[in-house]
Amino acid sequence: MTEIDGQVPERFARAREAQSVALLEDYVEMIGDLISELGEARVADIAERMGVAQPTATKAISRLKREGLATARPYRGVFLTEEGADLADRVRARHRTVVELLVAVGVPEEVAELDAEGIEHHVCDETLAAFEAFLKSR
Amino acid sequence: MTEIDGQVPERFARAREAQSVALLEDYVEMIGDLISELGEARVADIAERMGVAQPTATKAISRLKREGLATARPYRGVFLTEEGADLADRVRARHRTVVELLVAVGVPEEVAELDAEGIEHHVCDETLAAFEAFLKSR
DNA sequence: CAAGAAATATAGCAATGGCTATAAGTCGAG
DNA sequence: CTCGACTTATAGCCATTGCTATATTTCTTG
Ligand SMILES: [Mn+2]
Ligand SMILES: [Mn+2]
Ligand SMILES: [Mn+2]
Ligand SMILES: [Mn+2]
Repeated sequence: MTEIDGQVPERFARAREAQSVALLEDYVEMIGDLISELGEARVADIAERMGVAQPTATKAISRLKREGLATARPYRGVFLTEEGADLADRVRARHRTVVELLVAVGVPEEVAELDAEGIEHHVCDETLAAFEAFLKSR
Repeated sequence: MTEIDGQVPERFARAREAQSVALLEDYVEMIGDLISELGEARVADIAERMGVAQPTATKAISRLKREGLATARPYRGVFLTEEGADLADRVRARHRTVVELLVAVGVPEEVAELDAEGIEHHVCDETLAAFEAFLKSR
């Protein structure tokens, strides 16, 4: 009990915090992808790729704007701020590393891709560094 | 685009589903722990260990009851159904495996414990099996 | 260039998971 | 046995993230 009080609640709090950021991370990464692929990110495309209804995407974009990660011209497109673009790049790189790590320990490619979508948001910088070191040293 | 449409939305939907189950998993695992350690699981202890306010724990317990994972005698304790106890056991084992896997690839013990709390919920059976195989074959 | 079609925004609902404040039940000390 | 302290339940608030229905804007086409 002595070692539990404080540590376990802290652990759960960290997981909750990671979760609240996860949605932002997935949206900025995907908006970045759309801009790269199509030259712009339209709400309809964002919603389709996220697998949600269009108003749900619009609402998420509002949060991105509020948090300084994106801007939008009504009835036009969505754009990433510098901060948003930086985050997108980091998230994309982390996603790849997580998939590679999973594959490296024997997870089938397609399964790794599925699980990584959730796992990635809970991989802290230190863990990410360990993953990269492990991948290099094989 | 051809390979993206359908696959990516599916991936995000899976991560969302995993997330909606995560809270249930953490509660049943922890209630099982409390019953083992203290002989009973009281709302106050559950709330303290989860790091949330007591009414938040009470509300979560309502959901556990609704989903058939727990029962409760008002003003007494919380108990796991057979289904809840089974889930708790599986979740506890998976948690340990995830921590071990992280440590095995070079993540420091304490960091592994922190990240595992979130990661575990996104590790599917197939990935878990791969983790176990990797750990055995070292 | 005017409809009509398509895209986007807005309104409003529900469930979830936080919180504080307070009511109600339990239990132990005197 | 009762009363005060502790525990638990309940009420009611807020934010988030889904949804459908509908209004509004933009775009395209005849
Ligand atoms: Mn993701
Ligand atoms: Mn991702
Ligand atoms: Mn967990
Ligand atoms: Mn756990």
